[in-house]
Amino acid sequence: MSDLWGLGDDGFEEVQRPTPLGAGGGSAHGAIPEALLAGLNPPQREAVEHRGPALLIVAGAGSGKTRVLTHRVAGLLATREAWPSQILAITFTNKAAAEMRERVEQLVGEESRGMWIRTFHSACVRILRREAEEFGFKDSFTIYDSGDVRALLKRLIKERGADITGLTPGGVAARISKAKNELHDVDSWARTASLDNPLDAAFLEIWREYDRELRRANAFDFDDLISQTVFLLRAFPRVAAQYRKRFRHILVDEYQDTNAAQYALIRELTQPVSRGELPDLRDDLPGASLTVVGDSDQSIYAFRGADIRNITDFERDFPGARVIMLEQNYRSTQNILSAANAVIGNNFDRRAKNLWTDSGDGAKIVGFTGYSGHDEAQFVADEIVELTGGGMAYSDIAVFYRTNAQTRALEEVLIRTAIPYRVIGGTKFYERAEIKDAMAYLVTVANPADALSLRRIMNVPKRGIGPATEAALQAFADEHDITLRDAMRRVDEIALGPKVAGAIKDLAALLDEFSARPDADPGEVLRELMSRSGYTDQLRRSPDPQDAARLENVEELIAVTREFRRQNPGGTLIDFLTETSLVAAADELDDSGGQVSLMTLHTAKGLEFEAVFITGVEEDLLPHRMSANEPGGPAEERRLFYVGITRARQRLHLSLAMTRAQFGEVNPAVPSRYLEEIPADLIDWRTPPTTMRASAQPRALGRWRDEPREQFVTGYRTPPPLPKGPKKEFANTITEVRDNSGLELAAGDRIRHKDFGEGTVQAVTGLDKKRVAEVRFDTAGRKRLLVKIAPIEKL
DNA sequence: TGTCCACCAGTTTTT
DNA sequence: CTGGTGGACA
Repeated sequence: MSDLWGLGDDGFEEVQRPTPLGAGGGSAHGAIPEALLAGLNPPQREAVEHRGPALLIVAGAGSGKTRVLTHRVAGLLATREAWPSQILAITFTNKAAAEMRERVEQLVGEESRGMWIRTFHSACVRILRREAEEFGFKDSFTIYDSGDVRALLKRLIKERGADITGLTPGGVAARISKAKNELHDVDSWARTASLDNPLDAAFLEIWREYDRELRRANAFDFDDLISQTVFLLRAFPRVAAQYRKRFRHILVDEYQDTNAAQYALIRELTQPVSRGELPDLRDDLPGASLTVVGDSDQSIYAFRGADIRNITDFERDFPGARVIMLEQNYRSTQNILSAANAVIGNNFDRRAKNLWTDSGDGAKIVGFTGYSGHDEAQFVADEIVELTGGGMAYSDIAVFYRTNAQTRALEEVLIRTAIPYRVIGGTKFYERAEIKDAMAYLVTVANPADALSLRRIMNVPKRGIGPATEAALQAFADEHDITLRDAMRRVDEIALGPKVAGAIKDLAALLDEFSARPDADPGEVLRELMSRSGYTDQLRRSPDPQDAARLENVEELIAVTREFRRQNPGGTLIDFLTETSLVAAADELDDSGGQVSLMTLHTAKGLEFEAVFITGVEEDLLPHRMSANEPGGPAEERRLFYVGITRARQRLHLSLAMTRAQFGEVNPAVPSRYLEEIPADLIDWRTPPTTMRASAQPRALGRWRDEPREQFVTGYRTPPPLPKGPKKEFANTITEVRDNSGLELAAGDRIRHKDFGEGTVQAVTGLDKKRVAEVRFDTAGRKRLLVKIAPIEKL
């Protein structure tokens, strides 16, 4: 997908070509080739063939919506109803966009070039860059991620002493984000707020200052990308008319996740264009035809402003809309679907929908209750060994959890068991300090107005430019109404020591040198910046072994920029920065690499796996404690569980623990209310949740204590005895210095394991650091152990 | 200015 | 248990 970012060749000029047909044409075009319709079921086929102003495809999980969407686009192209450049397809992730483009290309080949298949954010960036000059921005603007936003807010809050009022960067960021997603700006919000409230007044002031800083830095935050595009289209009718005329067919994926700003964007783009709005337009043009695909049962982003009413009210919003339901599922077994249907059926207030499949019941859902999170993780690892032993690939297996904190126990056990895995999302590469430093250098070069990035690198590596010096520079900048960067160039006019002044001048000269070459190869720019700034040297000289790893990361980033340039010949620094700002967790997932995928339930949406583990199915985790107070919280959490269940094709595992460790404290855990909602006969409990923990019963869950459901009684078996020996030290077992690489092991050897007790080695495979022992323990069963780090001794 | 240490608070999901 | 912050000292 080399043109994912649409560098060049976006076919905008094709607007000038004759328009094949307006939207809602209907019959004048040729028939859709049978090849594009073959193999579709009746509603799918109708969804591909229907023509009209608006179409809502209610696509249940696994009902083939991507197929429908891509065939629909291919149909528009194949019949010449639309030029590629007249199609705008919007997704939420780059991965979804890439997949769609690829599949359309497979269907119609080169024909598909020039389509806009992009995420909301990248489409908006595209429009904003193109029109930047029009409304007073420079097209070199950069994008602040949530870390940048927090850093900036932190400074602003502190500067005004607003921290004592209780305003936190996180809280303010969330409020601003929410407001922007509802298309408020500072002034419109101020009108609705009661400014008698000192907290609101302080918030408003911070927000105003924050926006001003962004403007000065020539930067947008994430929410601005959408809302500013909407404002742009509203404020400049001629610009709006251009895009309305250009995009004749607009398709939106995951429509249930759109927020108010995104909805407004769609509305703007689907307005008709009247004669006279554009000089070369001879006739009135109807609004673009709109196709949206979504499933309100999979709406899990309300916390981010997604408004489920956008999809439930679609028919009212777009008169003449057609609604098509896709309910046949091609992904999962009937057992999995029955569980999913039963769970989601507890959400009232939804359009009834019933997923079904004709592919058979499949295996039962496997349930497990562990003593602790580690015990649960061990179950996951054991099952994975079992599954892969039966021929399943690691990459066909995924483990889901509600919160990122849950990965620790899982990772620890997976490492110990030598199961290759990958954490999707989580602590990301781009969040590491050294990567942020390196990126800040690039941002500073690309966007000299950005003071935030400049501040970050000003004294990294150490140049003797401390807070006092920085403040002096800033004061000079404010006084002369210039940027911080300009102030650095005029350092001679500021009374500073000669050493400091020299350091500042050197840095400014280095940055300016590259700023002057915006089209240079980003990889080269980064390599030179890192070496000439002394950044790499500083890491290389450091005695701290961690710095060696940091150096590697910086080199990895250089490799990434090189790869970017290779994929996008001529791609500029700004292009690279835009790409990296807009990557989402799910984008990291490339199907290559035989690894188990670990991710949050949110990240899992839109993906599918042969075998799925949903862990931590407990109260306070799923549903999460924080959701309890929010309106619609429990229902949204239920949808989240539903999304998780429906990711599984063949095998589904639900697990929980009786105790959960958080902050080093161990707390009792209670089975999730959602477990009760799954019919008992669908689950095969290896170890059922017990009702023995009277102390752990929360008030709201009387049922678990008072009238335990049959499923837990019939499935009941005595849990295995706790491993003996000294109390468990799970935490940090991995980082503990242990190196068994010298240990000779062979089949038949007897060993003792810290947790599992004594056992017999069955086989040893792998080499050196990757040596894996398969051991049959006397009480704990069969386990795989990574010899190098296993807490074992030979007997 | 830089470094070290002790204390503190905050912990959901993320385009 | 983590990361961030602020103070004390070199």
